[in-house]
Amino acid sequence: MFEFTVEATDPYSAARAGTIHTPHGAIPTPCFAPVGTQATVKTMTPRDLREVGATLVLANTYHLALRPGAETIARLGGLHVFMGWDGPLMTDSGGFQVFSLSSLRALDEDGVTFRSHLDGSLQRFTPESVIQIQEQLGADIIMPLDVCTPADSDYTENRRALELTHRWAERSHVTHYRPDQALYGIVQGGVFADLRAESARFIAGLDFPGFAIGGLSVGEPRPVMYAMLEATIPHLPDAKPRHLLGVGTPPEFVQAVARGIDTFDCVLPTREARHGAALTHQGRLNLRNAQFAEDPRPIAEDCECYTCSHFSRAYLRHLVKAGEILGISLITLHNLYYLLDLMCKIRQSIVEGRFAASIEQVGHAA
RNA sequence: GCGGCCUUAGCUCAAUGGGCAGAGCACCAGGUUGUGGCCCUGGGGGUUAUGGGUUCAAGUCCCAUAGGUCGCC
Repeated sequence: MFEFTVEATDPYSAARAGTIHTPHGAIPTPCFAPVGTQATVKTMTPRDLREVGATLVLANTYHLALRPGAETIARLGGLHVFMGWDGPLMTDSGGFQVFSLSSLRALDEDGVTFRSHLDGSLQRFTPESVIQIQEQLGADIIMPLDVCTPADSDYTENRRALELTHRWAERSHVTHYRPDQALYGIVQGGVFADLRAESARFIAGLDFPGFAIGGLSVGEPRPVMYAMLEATIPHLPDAKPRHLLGVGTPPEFVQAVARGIDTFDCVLPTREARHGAALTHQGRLNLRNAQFAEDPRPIAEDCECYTCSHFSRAYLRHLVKAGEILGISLITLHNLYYLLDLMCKIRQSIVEGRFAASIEQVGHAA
């Protein structure tokens, strides 16, 4: 079943190292989950994912419900079997996509109506239907439908969204029945500390096995995001895992872990790879740049990933400029290896009681 | 050999009846945080094939040359 154990805590911050046990294996935390929206981390085979050290993968309810459909995936044995990944899986509720991808959407007390970004057809999600879809998909960790406000929303708008999110969380909680799945509660509240605290207290009161923090890293300044974590996390129980949705970058990982976050998911490393950018300790390397045209060095001299041990920046730049799939694939592999390796080091530093020093090392990198 | 049409940015092409030579793509450089490989924002680029002529002013009108293309002996 689902269980979270804490193995070490940092004496100088809220950071902790632990393990989330799921029916499909253990997730050492802190952990970064690569995003596989359409039941695939773009260009990566499950074998690749294992090789770069991924333990948890996030897929998306919205996309999979529209195509190929949850019933289809259920008939084919569930998401794990369907995509060939037998490790832990998390599905996002689709709340975010309804608000970010769909051009037309109408919100009411019972749910949300929107147009499919695929064929324009009218679709309907309710808290209950989203839980039902995710039970058909069968991920180990699932998310309730929530209301995401635009970045420029004011206090009143955020309060209304938050209260609706809370009512939907209650409905999701009573609807969910599969005992082998952990349904997390999602905290919202925009950039308002009192709303964040109120949301955290309310959601924590519903006895979810884990919690997610949403609506951050949507354009607000980083100090604001950190302040929102500080307003939220003290109200969540220490004994349960906390996931930060949609984040992010190495310094954000360190800062969020220091405030008590256990898991992350983010499209950035894989998306940046598709745009020709490689992540390194020295910052982002835009491999499209002409300066790499005849650079024989790997992306990073000290990186032990398959890409860095076999290919030059010049070759990768050529692949990117030529629009070759392999370029995307090799850079994605490196970016994931880099972030997952970084997360291992963060975990190790917590276990060994020297996490404070790693804040110095990574906290200011790109 | 004769006649028509064409030649403008790296590429494909615009530019009222002479009035500051532009676009798309490419190139160069930024951006991208619960994923459309998309997209967005800037930037550098020209002796308008070559040589003459007319005009206050020529990518535009006239002559010659070169290259391309189509048609006809």
